[in-house]
Amino acid sequence: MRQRIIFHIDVNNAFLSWTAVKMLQEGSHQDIRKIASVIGGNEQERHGIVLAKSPIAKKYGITTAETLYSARRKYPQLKTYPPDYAWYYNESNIMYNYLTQYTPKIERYSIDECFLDLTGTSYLYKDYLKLAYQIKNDIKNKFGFTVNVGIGNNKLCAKMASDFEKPDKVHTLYQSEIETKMWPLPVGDLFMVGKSTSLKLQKLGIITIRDLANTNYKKLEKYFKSQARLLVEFANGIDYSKVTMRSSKSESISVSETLPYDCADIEKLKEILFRQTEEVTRTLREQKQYAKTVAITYKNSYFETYQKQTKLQTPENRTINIYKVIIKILEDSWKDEAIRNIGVRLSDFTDVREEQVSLFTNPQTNHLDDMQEIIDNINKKYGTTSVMPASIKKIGNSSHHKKRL
DNA sequence: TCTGGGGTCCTAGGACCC
DNA sequence: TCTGGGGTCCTAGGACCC
Repeated sequence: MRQRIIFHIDVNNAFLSWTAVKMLQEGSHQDIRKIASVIGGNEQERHGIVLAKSPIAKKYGITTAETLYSARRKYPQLKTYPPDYAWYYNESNIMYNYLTQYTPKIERYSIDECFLDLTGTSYLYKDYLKLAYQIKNDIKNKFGFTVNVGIGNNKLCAKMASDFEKPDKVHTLYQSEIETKMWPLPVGDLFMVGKSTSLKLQKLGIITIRDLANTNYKKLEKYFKSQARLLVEFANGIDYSKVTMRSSKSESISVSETLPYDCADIEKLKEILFRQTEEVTRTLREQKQYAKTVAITYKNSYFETYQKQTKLQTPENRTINIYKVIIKILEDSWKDEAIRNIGVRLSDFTDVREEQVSLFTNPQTNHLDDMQEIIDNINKKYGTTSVMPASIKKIGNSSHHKKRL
C-alpha cells in the first residue's frame, strides 16, 4: 500500500493566542503571549481553572486545568483573562477555511486542531516539508497566531509529531523515525495513554513508549481488555484510521454548569434544568434529529459525579416533552443533597420520529412541531426562553410536595 | 476560593427472553 | 426441585480526548 501523507495542524496555546490576537486588534500594546498570563474562568462563579497558559506561565510550573488560586500561588503577578468562546470559534473557522485550499480531505478534530490528508498530491506539492512551513508561516502572517505542523504517514504519527517542540515549529514523524523520535518518550506522552493507563503501565514496568511497543499485547489484555491491542499498535506507530470530514451531527448533545453555590433547592434545580433542556433540544432540532436517551448529570459537594438516564419509547425533540422526562429523572434520582454541578445530556439520535402507532395519525403531532418552531423563532429573536409554554411551570412545580413529604 | 465544559468509546452487571 | 446458557437491551461508571 502506498504511504499516506498526513498533516496535523495544532494552534499553539489556542485560547491564549486568540485572546492575544483580539487584544492587539483592539489596540492593546501588550502581547499577553509574552508575559506570565493565563486564560481562566470566573473564580467567583467557581469556574476558576486555567484553560490556557503562556510559555512564561508554564515556566513557573503552571499547568492547564489547575485552579487560578493555585496558579497565582506559583506566581502572584500572574495576569488572567476570561475566555471568549465566540471569538475562538471565529478564529477556528478562519484557519479551517484557509486550510481547505490544500485538500478537501480535511478533518476538524477540535476547535484548534485539523488533520489534512495530502496522499496522492505529490504532483501538486513537490516537497511536503516546504508545504508545511508555508502553511505555518502563512497562518502566522495572515492571522497573527502560530501553529505547529506535524507530518506523518498516519494520523497518530502526525499528531504525535505536532506535539514535539513548540511553538511555531514543523516536525516529521515518518515510519522510519518512530524508533528514534517516539520510542524514547515516556509512555504517558502517547496519544490515548492518560493518567490512569500510564500509572497501570508503569506498575507493569512499562516506562517508555519503546517498552510498550515491544510488549506482546496479549499480555496486556488482562489489564486493558480490548484497549490493549490499540495501545501496542499506537506505540509502534500503527494507525489505519482515516481523515474524515466529520458531519456536524454529533452522537450526543450536553450542557452542564457549575453553580455559584451548592444548591439543595429542588425548585431552583428545576429552573436550571429547564434552561438547559431548552438549550440542548434547540440544538437537536437544528440538527433535525430526535433523541431516544435523556440523562441528568450531577456533581455533589464532595465532587462525586453520577448520572441518571432514561430511554424513551419514541424519539423526541420538543422541549416540553423532554423536560417532563428530565423532571421525572430528577425526582427519582436526586438524593436530597447539595449539588455543585448539574447538566442535561441527550443521545441515541434518529433522523425521524418513528411513531409506534401508525394506524392512527395524530393530528396534534404536526401541530406541536409547528408550535415548537414558532417558539424557537421567537426565542432566537428575543433571547433564550423568553417564551415557554405555561404548562412547563406547572410541571416544574407539581412535584414539590411529593419530595417534601 | 481547590477542582470547567463538551465530547467519544468501552465494560460490567442486571433484567428479560428463549 | 433445582438450575443451563446465549443473546439482547439497558443503565451506570470510567477512561480518554481537547
